[in-house]
Amino acid sequence: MESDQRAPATRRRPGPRRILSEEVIVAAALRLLDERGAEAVSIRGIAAELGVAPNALYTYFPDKAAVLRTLVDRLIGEHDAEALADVGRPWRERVHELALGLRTRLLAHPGAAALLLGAPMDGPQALLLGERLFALLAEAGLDDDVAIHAGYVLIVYILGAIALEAAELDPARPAPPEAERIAARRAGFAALPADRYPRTAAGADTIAAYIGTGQFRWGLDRVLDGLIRPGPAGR
Amino acid sequence: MESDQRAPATRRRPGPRRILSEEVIVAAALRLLDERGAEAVSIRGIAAELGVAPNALYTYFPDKAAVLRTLVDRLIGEHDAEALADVGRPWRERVHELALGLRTRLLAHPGAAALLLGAPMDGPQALLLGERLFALLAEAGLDDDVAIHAGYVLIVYILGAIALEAAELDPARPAPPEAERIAARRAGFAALPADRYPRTAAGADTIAAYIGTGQFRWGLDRVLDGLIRPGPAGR
DNA sequence: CGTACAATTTGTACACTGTACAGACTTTGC
DNA sequence: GCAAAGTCTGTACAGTGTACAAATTGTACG
Repeated sequence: MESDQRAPATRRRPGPRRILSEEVIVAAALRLLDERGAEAVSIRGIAAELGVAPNALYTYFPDKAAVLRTLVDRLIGEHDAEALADVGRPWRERVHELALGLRTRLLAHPGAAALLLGAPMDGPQALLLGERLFALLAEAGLDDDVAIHAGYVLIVYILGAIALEAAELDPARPAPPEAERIAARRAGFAALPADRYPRTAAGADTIAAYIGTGQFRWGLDRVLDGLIRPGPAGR
Repeated sequence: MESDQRAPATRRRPGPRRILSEEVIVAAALRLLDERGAEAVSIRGIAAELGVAPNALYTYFPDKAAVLRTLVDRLIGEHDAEALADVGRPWRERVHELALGLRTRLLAHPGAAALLLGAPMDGPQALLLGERLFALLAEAGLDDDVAIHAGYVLIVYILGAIALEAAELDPARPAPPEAERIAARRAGFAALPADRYPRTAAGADTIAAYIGTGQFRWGLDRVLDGLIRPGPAGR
């Protein structure tokens, strides 16, 4: 669950040279992730980036996995909290902002998505994001308990979309422009044997566009429609 | 896209000893995955399981990643195709069967989920699953194009749910019973500082139950509600 | 029937990985 | 000034994926 409590008691003494810190390490890892891809994010790589022996990192993190968890949580946390809490704007718009922001941020670092999906989302920033989402849904008129269930569905949708898109990104290289990715997908799907995959081949154009914010927003609205029943009177 | 075409032309000559095959390798990998966890699924591990030098596998697969992709695709393909196509049963029931089946199968092999999420779902079995899903949605009354968009949303939901659940499974050990996992989660969430995460702490019981088929089915129905608008007259 | 071929498996090797252990160093509190 | 505690380094080990060349073996053809 690791809520970040490290201030009280036993204040960490500066010790000797102290050239490292949790923040510096995570920053170096992120730099490496963006510049040389997910495979380059190794303990030894980070250490080299910092000009330090590999073992030095083990003073701040128990594991390589811990470094990655912290990195992902930090990425999750980079959202505009005030905009999301601004009650002047309609809740649906703010849910879109939360969902699209998370998706954009994670896809901007190819490889980060894979890390996100491999570890539970229980870092402090992830929990805060959950809080905001629950609050938004309560604002939309859902009872507290239902809001939490609905939050699950939304998180699952967002997570799944990121997974699906990130899966075909080469984590070693920055993402190519969306149009290019869509064209590549269209070619691939259209080339499928039509006797075995009739609907997939026929709908190649549509499936090719699975990638991208358009499809993501459409699905998000459908999911919201299902969660917030507007009553028989529509809208 | 790798549609499996290997029958025609240039029939692979038996060559010399020929003790390996694609199938045998994947089977060994799956055995290893189940018995010793995801980390044990290494080229060298599989080779040892088969009593063979590590390099021998490279005759059948170009990569370790290719082995894993094939393994996951095979797991995806283990569904009851006839039951899904049986037009006598209501489509919604069959969508549930497809979704729950996929979830159950993948969560039964902890660690397989992580593999699924790391690679694009474009194996032959994955494509077949898509076909079946599109057909079901068309049966539900959606136009072909809309059915494909809706299929995206469903796949994303299923994928996301698997990701969320698999993330907190220890891939090195078989999954503990659901009740036990829920209890552990409840304790974790309830222990959160209530000033920072008020809704999360207050709803600990509800969030703890994020795990499990109950929540999954509920969300699946909400998503379907949003996709298949029943018209103002309901149901 | 013998021989050349081609495919499969092995041996060896390299450049990596995460991380455990022991020691060296430096700053701080007394 | 001294002891202590914490940070960083050196060295080492058990792994990993996979490239290259050689050895083995069954098959097809002369």
